Amino acid sequence: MAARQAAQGGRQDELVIWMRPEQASVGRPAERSRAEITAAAVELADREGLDAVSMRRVAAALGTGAASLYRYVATRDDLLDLMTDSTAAEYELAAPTGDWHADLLAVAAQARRIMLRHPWLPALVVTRPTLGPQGVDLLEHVLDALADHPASAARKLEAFAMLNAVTAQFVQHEVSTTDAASLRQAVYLQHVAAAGHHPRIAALMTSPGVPDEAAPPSADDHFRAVAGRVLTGVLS
Amino acid sequence: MAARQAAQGGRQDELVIWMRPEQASVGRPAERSRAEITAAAVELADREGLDAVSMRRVAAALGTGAASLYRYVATRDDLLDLMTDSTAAEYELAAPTGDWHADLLAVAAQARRIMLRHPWLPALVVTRPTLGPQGVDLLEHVLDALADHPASAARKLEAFAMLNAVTAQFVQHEVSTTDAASLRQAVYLQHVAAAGHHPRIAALMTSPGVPDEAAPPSADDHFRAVAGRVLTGVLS
DNA sequence: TACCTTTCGCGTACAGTGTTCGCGAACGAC
DNA sequence: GTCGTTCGCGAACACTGTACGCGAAAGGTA
Repeated sequence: MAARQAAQGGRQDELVIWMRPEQASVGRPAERSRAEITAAAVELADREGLDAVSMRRVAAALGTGAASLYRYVATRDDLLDLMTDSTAAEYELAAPTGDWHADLLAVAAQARRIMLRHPWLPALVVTRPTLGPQGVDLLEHVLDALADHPASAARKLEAFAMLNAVTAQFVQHEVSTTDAASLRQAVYLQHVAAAGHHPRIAALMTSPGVPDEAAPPSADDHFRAVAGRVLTGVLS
Repeated sequence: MAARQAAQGGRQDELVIWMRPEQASVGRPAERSRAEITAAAVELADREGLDAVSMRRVAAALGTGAASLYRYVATRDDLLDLMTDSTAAEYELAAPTGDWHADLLAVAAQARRIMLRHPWLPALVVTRPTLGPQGVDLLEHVLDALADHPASAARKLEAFAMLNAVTAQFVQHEVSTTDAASLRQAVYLQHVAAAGHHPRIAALMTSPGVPDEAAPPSADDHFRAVAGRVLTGVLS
């Protein structure tokens, strides 16, 4: 009973958060849960953006102190991972139909909707792709839909990753077309076009907005078209 | 001469940084330049990662104080935009050959190399896609290579964006396969596979690493294959 | 009931961050 | 030399993520 670890009980920091027990079975019971904290963080991010998700503000939203959160989460990045995975629970996964292309397109369409609900998601998905319990369920579903597809396992994983990347990029572009930074960017492009060099870009600016047809497609249709093309490209 | 703006001389913050004059023509001449500051920031990011790029540390690398940087840059985000655009100067753009597919693939291959040189680039490209003077040159080159392609202008822009997104994601995955977070993730996936549910994922883990052939392709060949597939997908 | 053990809540503190203010110094033009 | 203007930058402010350590609270056991 002499050589003991510190009070924290030998916390295994080198394990992903979903492998660390949520709380101990002995001692004083916890007043909160990871799910509760995650929900508060998600709501805060939905309302005020990812930068607003600071430990202090999340704690305040729960009516507690910042240091308390560290009983549930080792670091802020852990909390971000929890947020990402929690959104994967919003998928409604029906059984595969046998048409893998349609099934994956349905998944992608849901991904887009979820990302539109949580505009902070694309940045997280792209910069720290993490698979938690819910994300793993999603991946299993995708692999299930691709069960009869002749591609290699690596190729299927690649398709999953690329579809995610493309969806995230698409949504980010879709969401940011009206914010201040994008307007500044547009002004600059006009400036470049007017300067005379870059004739191709100049031609771009004078052409109509989305001139595929007389009637521009809805954003949903447009996304389905893009995702479908990427899909057929990656999965021969 | 009564109603005048503040001392800063009516700085137009609502303009993108490349439209703001670098320095005034009257008064004391500046001791540094945006290019110098950007180079220091890039070098710092290459060496210690994007989080190390703080105003204080960049200033210290230049032997000056943090507040001085604000004479050249309105905000840290401006500096990040400058860094992004500065990497676009590393492309070596040859004249289009007439084979648009090969030309775009060459651009993508260079993009990958540049991102490998600057591991912080993918995150920036994806989360704050910005076109500065160098980025505009690159876009012009891409549009030039696609001049004879029958797709609409919007479709070509989309191809450019998707190629960038896919390249960034690919490089990020390529770079992060050995870092601590990825190892944790792998351990968790093993855990999930061992738990019994998720049989498809379990099958994934037991299959060989990249089993397309007996000899796994080089990373460069692999990337060319992926980018090529996405390209043919997006540009019919 | 009285301990004893273990965990929980969280005030406080520390090192760092982006950014603003305002002043002295330095320069070009006249 | 003097004026107008800009530059460099120390100091300060409002934050941030996180570590420490203490008091309180809840079992389990005697």
